[in-house]
Amino acid sequence: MSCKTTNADELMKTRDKILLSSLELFNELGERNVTTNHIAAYLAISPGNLYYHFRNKSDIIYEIFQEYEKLVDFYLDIPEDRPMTLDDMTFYLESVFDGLWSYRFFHRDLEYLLDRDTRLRSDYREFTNRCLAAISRIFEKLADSGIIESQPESLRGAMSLNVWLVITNWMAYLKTAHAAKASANLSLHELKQGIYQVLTLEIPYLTPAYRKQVMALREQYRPTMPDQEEKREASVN
Amino acid sequence: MSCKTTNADELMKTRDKILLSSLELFNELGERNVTTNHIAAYLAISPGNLYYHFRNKSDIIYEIFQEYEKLVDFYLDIPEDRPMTLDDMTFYLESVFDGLWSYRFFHRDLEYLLDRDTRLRSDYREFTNRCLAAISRIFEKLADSGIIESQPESLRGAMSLNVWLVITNWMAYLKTAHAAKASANLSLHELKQGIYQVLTLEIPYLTPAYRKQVMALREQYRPTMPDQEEKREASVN
DNA sequence: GTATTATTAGAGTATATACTCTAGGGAGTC
DNA sequence: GACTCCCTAGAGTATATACTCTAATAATAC
Repeated sequence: MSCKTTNADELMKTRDKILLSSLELFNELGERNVTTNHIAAYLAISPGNLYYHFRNKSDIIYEIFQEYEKLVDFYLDIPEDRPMTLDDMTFYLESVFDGLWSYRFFHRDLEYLLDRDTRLRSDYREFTNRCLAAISRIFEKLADSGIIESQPESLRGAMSLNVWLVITNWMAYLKTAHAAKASANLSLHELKQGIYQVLTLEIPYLTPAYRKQVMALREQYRPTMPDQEEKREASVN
Repeated sequence: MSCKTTNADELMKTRDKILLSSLELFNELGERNVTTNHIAAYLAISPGNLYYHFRNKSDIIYEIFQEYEKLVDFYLDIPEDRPMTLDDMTFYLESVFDGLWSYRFFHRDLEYLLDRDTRLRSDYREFTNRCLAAISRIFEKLADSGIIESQPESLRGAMSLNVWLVITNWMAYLKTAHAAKASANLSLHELKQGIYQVLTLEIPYLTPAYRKQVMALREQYRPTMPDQEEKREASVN
């Protein structure tokens, strides 16, 4: 396994290199399959050095989570001084899936991680609630802009939760059910087909004025057939 | 940890006792936290005895999966000789969540399990596809019965996938985001609030003739507030 | 320069985990 | 009684894993 892309940076502090490499390895192999000794070996540093910077593996994971949290909170900041556009919605969807991709190890072993770290459990709980509130607020503002029909608060809550469930489970679906090949080979492009699924949830609520536009947007994320996918990737690479 | 409920049965063969206790322990503690030595100790048999009956831990998991698969396939058998009723739909929802509950360890560590056992990977893949086809067929028959509006095949496919994502991720949501307490304490009752979420997906497609009935059904699964939940459980136990 | 502090190496450890191996008990059959 | 076959015990093992400890080196302050 090479570390050309990110760790060659000799200017980076050891502590940051540990965080970065841990994230890379976790994403690629799953947290469960990555030991602290692996991380040290990957960085060509000693285990002692790693443990000088972090008390234990949980602390590494916790800090990576905090980065993730910060990123998503940044993405999901909703401007309250202007109406919401379709472009805003697209940005939110793209950003959330980007975040999911960058920290994809996290949702994979979520339950285990939360069982082992109570800080993480309560932080994640609040994080989820913030995300749900943001999704709900987005629906509200989309209704204000006449993109979707307005819905009562109770329905909006349940809808937001469904959106959250689809978003956070889409990756697992791809890795377990969709791909015949081993779960390692998964592209950001495939992940973003989750946007197609999220927009599917919105279809019945679209206003006549915007229906066509949103349906066209959705079409851009339509899942490609596996063989088409290979061709596409071949032409890109 | 006691094993009164199921393992006291002295008539049961060791092999079956291993499967049953493994399932219990996996569900309660997570597959990751249960070793073969634990299982043997729990049953008060020797590790050698356990390995006489099963070549390895993967084989135990694989057989448990096959039970799960059989159960769900049985539940999701769709009668083609008569129209579908609302009671049928309720039965499917209840059954699927019952199955999910009985084998709840499985979805928790799914990715890891599939990475370690290629048989399981391909079997699970087919299992998912059968479930998706069944969900889609259920939608189709519900439309035939005038319970929901008929939809084009492509939309039905995407809707079915969303239903699947909500169903399979509901448990993880409860364990990670909803419950403040440790994930162990989770009731079948709470799990079935997932039905509320699934029915939320159907709302926009309900026909005027059935809307009221389905909305009333949905209301029966409305999540209770945490404090109400505690009271309810206290009065039950 | 010297004292102090921050960083690193690397051998080492306690514990756990999946699994093996050998020996033998018990029940039925002839 | 001897033979066979199924089942079981339990000690044991190779490997892994998270983490520690000591000593040494680099960086910084004075």
